[in-house]
Amino acid sequence: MKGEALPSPFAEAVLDLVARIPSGKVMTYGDVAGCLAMGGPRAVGTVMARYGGGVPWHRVLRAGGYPPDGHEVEARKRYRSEGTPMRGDRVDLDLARWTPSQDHLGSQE
DNA sequence: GGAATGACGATAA
DNA sequence: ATTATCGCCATTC
Repeated sequence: MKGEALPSPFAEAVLDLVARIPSGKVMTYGDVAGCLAMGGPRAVGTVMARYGGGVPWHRVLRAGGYPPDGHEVEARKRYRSEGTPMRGDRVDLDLARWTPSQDHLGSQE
């Protein structure tokens, strides 16, 4: 049975979404909240800080393309490893931003 | 039930 | 560019 700690529904939704972000792609806190159509960037960050340890947290960054505070060094190594499109010290959101809907789409539109 | 918190976002100076 | 302030929202005390 499930004896796991059961986080709030909102936390589950956030973790579930972040867990399926493909390698080399990223989402901002605001995008996650918008995609879930609930909460806000602040609430998403709160969840990530509490339960983000089980998901690719480095694929969630701030609006400007900067990784979460205090984890910049750790995240940067992963971006380089996953080939995340970067623009200097920050991730290029124009190329790396991802949304679940485009997952099955081609690169055309 | 209410106040405080936090891996945010945008704007002002 | 950097620092400060306000608004937003779910979780926690």
